[in-house]
This record gives sequence, structure tokens and C-alpha cells, in this order.
Amino acid sequence: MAEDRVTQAVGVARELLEADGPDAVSMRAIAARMGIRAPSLYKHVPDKAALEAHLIAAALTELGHALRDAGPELADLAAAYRSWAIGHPHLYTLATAQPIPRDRLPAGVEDQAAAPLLAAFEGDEDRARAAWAAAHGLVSLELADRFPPDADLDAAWAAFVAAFSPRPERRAQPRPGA
Amino acid sequence: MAEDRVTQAVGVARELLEADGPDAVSMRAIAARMGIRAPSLYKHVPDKAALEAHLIAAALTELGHALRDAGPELADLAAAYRSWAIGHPHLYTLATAQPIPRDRLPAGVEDQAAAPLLAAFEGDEDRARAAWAAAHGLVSLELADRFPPDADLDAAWAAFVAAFSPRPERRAQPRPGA
DNA sequence: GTCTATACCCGGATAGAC
DNA sequence: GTCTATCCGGGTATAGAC
Repeated sequence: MAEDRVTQAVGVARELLEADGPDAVSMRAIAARMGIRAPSLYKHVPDKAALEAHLIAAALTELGHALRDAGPELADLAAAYRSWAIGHPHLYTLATAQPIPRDRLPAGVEDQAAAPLLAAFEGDEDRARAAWAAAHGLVSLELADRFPPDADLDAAWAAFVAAFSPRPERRAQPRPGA
Repeated sequence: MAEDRVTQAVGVARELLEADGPDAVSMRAIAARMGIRAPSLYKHVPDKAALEAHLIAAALTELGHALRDAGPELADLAAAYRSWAIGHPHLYTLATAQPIPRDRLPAGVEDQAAAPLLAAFEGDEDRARAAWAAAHGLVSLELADRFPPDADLDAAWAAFVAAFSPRPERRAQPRPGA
């Protein structure tokens, strides 16, 4: 039952992050919760960035699972996306507000997270990316408390879903160059 | 020609922010560029947040002007939005990634920035907000270097504009409860 | 309105003993 | 694999002299 020290450190880092935000995640604080001193952490992990990479991987994996378990419709995916992000604000921000360390991440994590949305757009990467950005924008502005106090966020999400829902008459037209 | 010290401090803070990012904006650094010491700044400004409020107000005002000077079509507004944000990445982030200090901002700044987009949607706040979020999402993911290296961002922007362009057959239907 | 000196925090990371 | 001691850096802000 002896838990691996790295796993333990990642778990503690996550607790600190989710509870009190990024500034609460220091090597000293992590170590303290493990009952050791900060320098000892460096026997298990090369640097702080390595711990953050673990957190980012966990975030992408869990968000991907949340989407995978949601219904196939855009409305379902949007609801799942919003729900996971709002439920894990600091983890979500960590995973989206900075370049991801692709070399320190397990292979496929990024694609696996993106798959459900890509499928909903039948492989159209451009539309899927625009929809992802829209969902991300809605979430991040909500998390940053940047909407006016009286804004109806549910209605904004509905407008987003409506905008990206299929348009029969347009899709019937062959795209030039396609 | 004696420039007001506050104005000067704001200008210097902006230079530091735009050149080297948020971590480069310290009271010490601002003062140094003004040829004084950090403590002297506090004779002119109550605290650092006051300087940041000035920067946020400037960002919103300029972004609003960029949108106002663009064409009325969503495609024009989107291009202007993206262009201004990419041209002032740190300023843009400062103004969007945190709650805005509304009490320290001149009245109307926020509304004035939002007006062009709201007009493009003929006053439909929900759709305007969703479109704003989409543009913000595209910009912030681009600034954070969060798209895959091979992503076609121009195409993603085009997909966003297409999604939010008017749909005659839907708009002809009366909305229930409207 | 500027200065020096300082108080009070915080952080990541390393050296070397055990 | 843990420790203590320490190095390096940073920051906002105040007190009190001039």
C-alpha cells in the first residue's frame, strides 16, 4: 500500500491547486503536506514543471472522459464541457492558459480529449476548433468573472450551440475546392 | 511639457508589459525607468492595482475603437478583434483574464467596447455574448499557443464567422416567449 | 516629492551531512 | 531519501529623514 512518492506529490499538488489556486502550489507546501521538506521532493521529481505536467495530463484525460461519456449532440458536449471546467476551475485554467508541455505528456492525451468534439463535427477540424474555442471562451470568461453581472450565461451557451448546429441548406451546397 | 507623474507611470508600465509581459511590471521597474525609486511612486498612486486599472481602461478603449473603425460585418469585426489582440497580447490578457475593477474604471468603457458587436447582432445580447466568447476563445488559445502546431487558424476563424452569420429560415420563426 | 532603510512576505533550487 | 543550511531571486509597501 506504500504509495509512490511521485503519485503522492501529484495528488497533494492537485489538492492545493483545486482548493486554493495556483499560488498555493509551492514545492514547500507540497512537501509540508507530505510530511517532508521541500528539498527532499527533488529526489523524486526533477522540478516543479514535472508536477505540473502530471496535473495537465490528468486534466485533459478527465475532461476527455467527461466528453466521451456525454451524449453525441453538441448540446450534450457543451454541457459536459462547461460542467467539468466549472467544477475544476484551477485545473482547467492550468491546462488551457499556457502552452502544453507536449514532450512531458503521455502520447495521445491531447487527441483523446479532442476526439468527441471532432466526431460531433464529422471530422471537420476547422469547425470543431472554432466550436472548441467558443466553449473555451465561454468557460474562461465565466471563470474569470468577466461577464457583466446581469448576463444570462445559459442563454449565451444556447446561442453558441444553435450557431454551430447543422444548417441543412448550406451543407447541401458543395464547397468550392472540396 | 512636464508630464503628469501618474500618466508617465502608466506609460512606463505599459511599455514594460507589452515588451516583457506581466512579470516585468513591478513597482521597482516602473520607478527605475522614471529615474526614481519605488517608494516614491506611492506619492502619486495608491497601489499597483491603480496602475493596472489604467492599463485595463486603455486596453478596452483601444479595442473598442478598433472595432468601431472596422466594417459592420461580423467578418470585419472578427478580423479587427483578432488583429488588435494579437498586436497587444499582454494588454489583451490583462483586460480579459481577470475580473475587471469596474469601480476604478471610467464609466461606459465596457459598454463602449461591446457596442459594435452588439450592433452587429442587432441588439441580441445572447448571440453577441456567444460570439464575443468565441472570438475571445480563438484569440486566447492562439496567444497561449494552445492550438496544435498544424492548426489552420484562419480557417477556424472563418468557421466561427460562418457559424454566427444570419440564418434566414431560423430568424423568420418567432421565438416562443419573445 | 524624493530618498534610504527596512519590514514583511514569497518563490525555486542546490550543497553536503547523515 | 531525508535533513539543515543556504543561495539566489523576487515582490508590495511603510517609516521617517531631508
